[in-house]
Amino acid sequence: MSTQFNETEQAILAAALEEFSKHGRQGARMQDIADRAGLNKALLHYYFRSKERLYEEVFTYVFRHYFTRMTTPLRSDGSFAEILRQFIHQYVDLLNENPALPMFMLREVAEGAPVFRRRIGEIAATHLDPESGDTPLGLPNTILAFFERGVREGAVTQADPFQTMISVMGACIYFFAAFPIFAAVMPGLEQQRAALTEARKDHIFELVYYGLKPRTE
Amino acid sequence: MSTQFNETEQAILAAALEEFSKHGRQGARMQDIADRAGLNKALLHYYFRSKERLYEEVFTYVFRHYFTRMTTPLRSDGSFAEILRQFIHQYVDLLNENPALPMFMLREVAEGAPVFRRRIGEIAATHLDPESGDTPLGLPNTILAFFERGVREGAVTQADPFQTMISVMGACIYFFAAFPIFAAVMPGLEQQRAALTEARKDHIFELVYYGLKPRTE
DNA sequence: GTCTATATCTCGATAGAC
DNA sequence: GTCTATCGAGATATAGAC
Repeated sequence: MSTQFNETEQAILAAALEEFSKHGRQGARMQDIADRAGLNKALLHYYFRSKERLYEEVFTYVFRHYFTRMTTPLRSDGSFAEILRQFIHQYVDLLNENPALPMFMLREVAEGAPVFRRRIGEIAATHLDPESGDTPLGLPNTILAFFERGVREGAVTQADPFQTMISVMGACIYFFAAFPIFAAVMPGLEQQRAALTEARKDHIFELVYYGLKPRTE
Repeated sequence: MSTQFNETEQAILAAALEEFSKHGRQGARMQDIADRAGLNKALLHYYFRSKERLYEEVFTYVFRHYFTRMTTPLRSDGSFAEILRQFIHQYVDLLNENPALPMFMLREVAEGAPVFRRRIGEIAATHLDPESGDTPLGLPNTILAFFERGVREGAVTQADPFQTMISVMGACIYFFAAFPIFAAVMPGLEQQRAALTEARKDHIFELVYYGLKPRTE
């Protein structure tokens, strides 16, 4: 986790992320979080006061981590196609390493993103990007600017950059969000998971690259 | 809702779908469901015995409705491209009319799809498709067969049909799942929602159609 | 800082009148 | 079938010893 938390706090935050992701903000149990962290239930309240505040700390961490890591490829040098490829690879890797992440964020959105809205100013203020001065909240604009650049350079059709952004992210996320339900209906799919995850990167890149390529007809 | 439920039961199921989607299986409150349905809390137990059984009834309904409606375009006549277009249009419309649907399903998946696994046999047994004899559970295979047909006919590259299915569905769903959080960071987006939803259909179709088109190079 | 024991409270579920 | 009132389980949160 972040450096501003000591070892015990980090253990609690990691355990809480797992439980909140699996069972939701209300469904998660403080006892289960404590068990997973190998600590006593009372310590959770000692360090984070309440379940609600613990959730907010987890959310803040996840939000920073998730969005900060996504922007990295977009700031590197290279052609439009190369950066697009890196962005997709990075994003799929990120989701693959942290399968709990997308569901955690989606749950927050489903509830109307109350914590996101409440803490959004604080997050923006405390997490300025060292290089550009951008905040993680600039992420949508960063991605949009990237696809706008593609249009300017003629690497991409005139497709709406916002639509493109949603399509790319959705194609990456949905694989991890929906895999369990497909695996339940399609025997043998579970065993292919690793191979499918790896193949997914190039599949999405090619779909988007050729799908957005300027057409002559 | 379905015809097997009377008016009161339908009101309860509709209200429960909203609350379960927003707050999850544990987070939803029987009191809130009753309030939303304009009924007394005790009636929920009179009709559905327990919260868990109510959830299962909602899930069964949602699953049937969701997946049945998605398969319709795939059974119609027409070229590969035309059916693809219809499938995407139908799917976006479905999600747009029932924004609670995808989140309800995604939450179930996040918890390991326990009810899905438990009731899958019963659902299949009681909901055979009248024409083909197919069950809704055949949906993944139906979509896969559709993209395999595209490969056979030469309308599509050799791309893995499973990957394609995930990409198309993800591009459709993510727009609705993530819109609130983008709207919170991008001023003015909320007002464009209807226009973006309508434009989304052709955007996805073109991305997939050209992204999968056989390439000469 | 860490634990055990306990207080407080929310919420699902039921009893019973109408 | 529909309601009010209430019980009881289980969870959050706290008190207080060490």
